[in-house]
Amino acid sequence: MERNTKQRDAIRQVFEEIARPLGPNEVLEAGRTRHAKLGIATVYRTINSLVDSGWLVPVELPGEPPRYERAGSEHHHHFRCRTCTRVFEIHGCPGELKDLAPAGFRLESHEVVLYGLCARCAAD
Amino acid sequence: MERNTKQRDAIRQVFEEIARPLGPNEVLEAGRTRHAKLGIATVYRTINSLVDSGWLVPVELPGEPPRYERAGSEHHHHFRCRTCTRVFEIHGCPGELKDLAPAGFRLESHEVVLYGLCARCAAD
DNA sequence: ATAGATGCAAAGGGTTTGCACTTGA
DNA sequence: TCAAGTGCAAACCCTTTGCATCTAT
Repeated sequence: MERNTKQRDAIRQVFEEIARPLGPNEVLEAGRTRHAKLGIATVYRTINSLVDSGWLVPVELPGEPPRYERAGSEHHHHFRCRTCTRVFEIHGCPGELKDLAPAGFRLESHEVVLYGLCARCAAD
Repeated sequence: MERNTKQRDAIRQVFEEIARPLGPNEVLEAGRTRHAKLGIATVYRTINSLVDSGWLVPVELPGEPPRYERAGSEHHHHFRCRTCTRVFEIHGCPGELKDLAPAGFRLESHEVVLYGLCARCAAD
């Protein structure tokens, strides 16, 4: 990320304006409204360098390719809408997970993913 | 799954004897101790048909290819050892997740994944 | 001017599929 | 016997990489 190119500006803008985890293809499509010649390889390369620099963090959900979101929010989890497949950040955390680990196991971290309908899809 | 072949017997035995979620490659290696000529395509085909028939269920963890485990256990979650990468079934469930979904969202299901060290790796 | 960035197309890794051969019933 | 099942290799999909070209500085 040494130079400021139009492609990188477009990609950063996408993440700033669409405040939820995005996959490479979503970034490509949204980015093309800002810079029509954006290519998928540049999207991947830019996402990877934004992750390396700490500006993005990967959001991995079970059974799906990674999405990415802006770094900086505190510990949180995600909600995936099974209708529109969009993913949203949720706040709060169940806590109290230590009891679930078997005896002798050392618990270090956890993931929680909620599934259902987002407000828009639930409104139908 | 209409015929009983040596390959399918070997694969079913692997799942019956190793009681934790297994990926296709683990199944291939363990299966070859029972039937040396087992091929990876057969492992994939057999796993898929065992899933279709309800004998196996996929276990998807964030950022990893699917593993499979025998169907039939009640609602549960998984623990992944970050040292040996093996995955274990855990019992219990945090419950009380409804409050985490944003207003207007409809919660239908959830996943919880714990990470840390299994008993064997924690014993070092 | 020139090293970094881009776009295309080819290469990679894991999974699936086409096809000729093998095998269970 | 003979259709279902297998193994191999090619095809696939998504992601990464090589290379010639372009561009920010």
